[in-house]
Amino acid sequence: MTIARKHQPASDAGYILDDQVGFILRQAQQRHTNIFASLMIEELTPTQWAVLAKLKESGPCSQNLLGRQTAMDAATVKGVIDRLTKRGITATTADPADGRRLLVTLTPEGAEICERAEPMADRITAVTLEPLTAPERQTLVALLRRLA
Amino acid sequence: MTIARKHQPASDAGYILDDQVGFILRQAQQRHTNIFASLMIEELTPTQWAVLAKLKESGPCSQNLLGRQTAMDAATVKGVIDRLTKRGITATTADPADGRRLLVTLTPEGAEICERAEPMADRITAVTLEPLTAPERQTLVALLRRLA
DNA sequence: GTCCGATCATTTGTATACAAACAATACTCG
DNA sequence: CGAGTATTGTTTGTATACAAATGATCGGAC
Repeated sequence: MTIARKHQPASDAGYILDDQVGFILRQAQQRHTNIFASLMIEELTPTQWAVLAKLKESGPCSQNLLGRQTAMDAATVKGVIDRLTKRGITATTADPADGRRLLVTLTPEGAEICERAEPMADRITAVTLEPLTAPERQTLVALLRRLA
Repeated sequence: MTIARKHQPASDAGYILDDQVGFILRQAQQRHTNIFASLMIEELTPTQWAVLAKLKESGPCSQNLLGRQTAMDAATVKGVIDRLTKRGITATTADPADGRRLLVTLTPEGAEICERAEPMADRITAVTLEPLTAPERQTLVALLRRLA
């Protein structure tokens, strides 16, 4: 597969950045982030929405576990929760059963925002996949999931 | 397609974070970034390598154009070039033909690093796509490209 | 030849991301 | 019980990412 190649500009083009999965992956995500920012309410970012969606889906949660469920580093999730809490969307309380844990919950305002955000989240997914046909969408998601 | 509330199974499960393209996309990229960091030489990051690969591919370039060719914001590319230049991998000179432009070039050390990095970059792409069969890889890249 | 819009680079501010080091707490096993 | 280990949360530092504002320069229209 790997062809050792020196300076031969003619036929074998060597490493072409635009053909590499990583590069294409980054651009696909950039497009998704743009779509997200243009459609989501309350200036919620993709990661912030991931936290809210997971809290709504699974209920209150320790900060670290929440990070694991939303594919975030412990340091990253702390920043996200800090910002959401400062805005009154989430709240944190010490876990009485475990002195290390910080229980993260949705505030009533957070729950209300969640309700309004969910239709937008559906639409963001739809717009992101819009360039593809229905079967192509299923294929892409299935293949992507095997890379995740 | 405007409303994605069509063919749901009997139980309306609502919004499931783990089924959304954006979330899966982010995780796929995280995995790729991990693979990249573990295999690449000289502590080069994916974006830094993108700049080097493009400079090698197309030759010296203005900073903004380089950003466009590597899918980076002007502010982002400035940071990347600043760090590469501080390490002696790239160099910048004022464009004599256009007082606004900053010409970015590979230094000899940068070119040498580039040579050594390219096989690793190939390997990173291979390892990233390893979970898929050859036809699946082509399909994924083709579909992803239509989302980029 | 000048003015005006476009381009280029920079700066500031916010938000992920993650490594690494740390303190506090929980747990397990001897 | 007690020691060692694991987990949780925090902090620091580095590196993308991008919006928005700014100043410098270029190009074209007139």
